[in-house]
Amino acid sequence: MNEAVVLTPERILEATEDVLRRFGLTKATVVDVARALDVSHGSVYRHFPSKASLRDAVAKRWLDRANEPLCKLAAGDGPAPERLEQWLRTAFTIKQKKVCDDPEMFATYLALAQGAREVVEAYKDKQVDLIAKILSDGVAQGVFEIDNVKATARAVFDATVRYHHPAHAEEWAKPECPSRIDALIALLLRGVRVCKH
Amino acid sequence: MNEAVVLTPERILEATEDVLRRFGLTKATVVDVARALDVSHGSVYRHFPSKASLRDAVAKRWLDRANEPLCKLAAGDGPAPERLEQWLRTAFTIKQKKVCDDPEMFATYLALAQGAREVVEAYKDKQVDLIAKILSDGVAQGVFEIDNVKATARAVFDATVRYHHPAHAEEWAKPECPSRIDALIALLLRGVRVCKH
DNA sequence: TGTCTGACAGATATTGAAATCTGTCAGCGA
DNA sequence: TCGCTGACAGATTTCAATATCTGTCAGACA
Repeated sequence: MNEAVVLTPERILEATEDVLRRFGLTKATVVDVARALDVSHGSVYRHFPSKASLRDAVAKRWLDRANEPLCKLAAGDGPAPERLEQWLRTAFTIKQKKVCDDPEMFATYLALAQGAREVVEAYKDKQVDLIAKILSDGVAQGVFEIDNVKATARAVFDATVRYHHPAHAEEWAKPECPSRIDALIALLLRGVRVCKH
Repeated sequence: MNEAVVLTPERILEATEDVLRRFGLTKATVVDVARALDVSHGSVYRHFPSKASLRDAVAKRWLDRANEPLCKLAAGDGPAPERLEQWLRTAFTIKQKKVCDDPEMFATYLALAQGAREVVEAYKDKQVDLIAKILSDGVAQGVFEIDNVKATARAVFDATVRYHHPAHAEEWAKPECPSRIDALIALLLRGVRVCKH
């Protein structure tokens, strides 16, 4: 093999995603991943101590990729209410798009995430931090009135669970969904805004 | 058999709940139910056209029983904000208690409900109606300011999904749960209240 | 006449033997 | 020396034969 491309965790993750896409979570084996990379499966264990850790790493990659646009939005500096609304709508849209575009792959990643509890927990905490960022910006701008920013960010996250938690994914395609999202966002915005007279 | 107790749907439902409690959903069969009632399984089909319809009926009974206290609360006539808070807390407590008291039975009913989509849909609509009742009471009392009561009731229901939808049941026992519920309820109440100065 | 029974056909679930997979490691080759 | 291989043991999954269940119905029984 002259093209002696070194076997890196990155390449293994790439190959694992491929294998998952082709075979699905239940059928994908470490042997398959090794075969895709043209190495023995023992080599894979040189970089990941177990199949579970490999799966966790794939889950993390996936979640991080999905989170990117939301980080950008939170880091922005427009008026907070618009930004919060935009952030929530983007969060919903990202998930919804994933489900619609490739339901099978989404199911795969969902099952994957179920096993990667710690990774998911960290991801959720990050989401809450992003919301908190926007909320505190709003307080600084004098448009939000919030006792406890951190707790309220968590409450906003909890309140929107229905539209970003995959357990509710099958409801996202329903026709009444958009108007329900509108009502929910309006309610939450009213809950954080300063009283205007 | 001198004690010729007639075979009624009610008795069959009773026996079915017993069988479910003893064997669990996966093991419970129509034959088991018939045996518990000391009749042939053919007789059961005289009252329920299929095993699925029998399961649906059990699910409906269960949901209706769970809903009773909430109906009473919604029908009350105290100040709406307190009543809304009480209603939400009761809704959470009922579910939480079921999970803690008998997780196995809860899992059984959960699986049961997954198959009884129509029944569950009707149950949810009823919940939203109860919330709407309290909200419109609040508007009448001049303490709530709401554009669209029905849509807002739906939004309140959606926002609290995390604490009444069984998909999130495993999170209900966490120690940070109560304070997160407090924050969520506070946020929602602020979202419907009239501005006070 | 109307309810219940019990045998039946097709569908579904169980089981255990065989195949495959995971994770380890001694040793090969560069 | 260091990364990789490939054979291995124990765990897990598959598969097909077997058993059980669902839903029907002709006829018993009251």
